[in-house]
Amino acid sequence: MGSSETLGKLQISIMRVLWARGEATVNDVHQALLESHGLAPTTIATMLKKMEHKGVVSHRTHGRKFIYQPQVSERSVKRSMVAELAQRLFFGDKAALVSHLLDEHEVDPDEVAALRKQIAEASGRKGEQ
Amino acid sequence: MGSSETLGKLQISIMRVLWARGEATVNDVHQALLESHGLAPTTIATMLKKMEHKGVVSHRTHGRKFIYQPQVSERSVKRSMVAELAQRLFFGDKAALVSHLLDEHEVDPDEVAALRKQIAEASGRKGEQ
DNA sequence: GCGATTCAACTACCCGGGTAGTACTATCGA
DNA sequence: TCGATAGTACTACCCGGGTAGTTGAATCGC
Repeated sequence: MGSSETLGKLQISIMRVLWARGEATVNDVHQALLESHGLAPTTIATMLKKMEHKGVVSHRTHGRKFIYQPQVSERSVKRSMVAELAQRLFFGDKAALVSHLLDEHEVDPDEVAALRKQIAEASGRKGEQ
Repeated sequence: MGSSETLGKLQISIMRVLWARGEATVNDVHQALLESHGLAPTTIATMLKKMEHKGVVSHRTHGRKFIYQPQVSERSVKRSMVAELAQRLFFGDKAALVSHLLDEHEVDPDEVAALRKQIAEASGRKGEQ
């Protein structure tokens, strides 16, 4: 846990495919990332194996092909990685991280507010149905 | 560059010593981190060498000892690393990162506001003198 | 002057992300 | 049936963070 949910660049790209589809074969992932990454199929396969060993995905067999599923949620990964960075840079003080974003990255509070509202409404709608 | 200003855990600890003192020998850094890290002196030396190769510190010689200096500011490192994470997790959308912090890490906006005010006042005082 | 101490240099690991070639096998199509 | 294809398994790199032992040289203290 914790640091084990920290994912590399490629790992996140792969997870995004898995999160979007629920499950996918090596080939599915490879196809999905072909345009943007242009990697060999074996690279995806190797990475998925490493990720399974790490516990962030799992697979079942269908015929002789592997169908991978995420074992960690996007939310959880985001939380872990953001917490990790806050730890590294701000001794775990997340308010300091927000302050840094506002002051040093010119993040517009109005934009944040709009985004949050949008998210709240979306999850509200989801909760109602 | 950009990613080259991304520092590991130990590297940040070392940088903090350098940032605080302006410059320091291997031994200074080792002493400073002894309590918290308890590492061998050669570990610090090796790391500093790697960091110099990476361009984040430099050294000059004094007698036969090396005096290291930071070559990147804390501000710059924070900016790089935060931007990197925003890139990885939110496609570079920093407002989304802030939104995530507020909603998923229970960051208190009042606390952030207080912190920012404090920082603004501190830098104001510094600017005046 | 000489032994003890203090440096840096060099070398050597481990680990994990990232990348991929090759080998082997099951299965599909003609 | 048999060759092509599709899949996984295995193996092998590179790189950089992290950790440290050993070695060789300069210098300090007696």
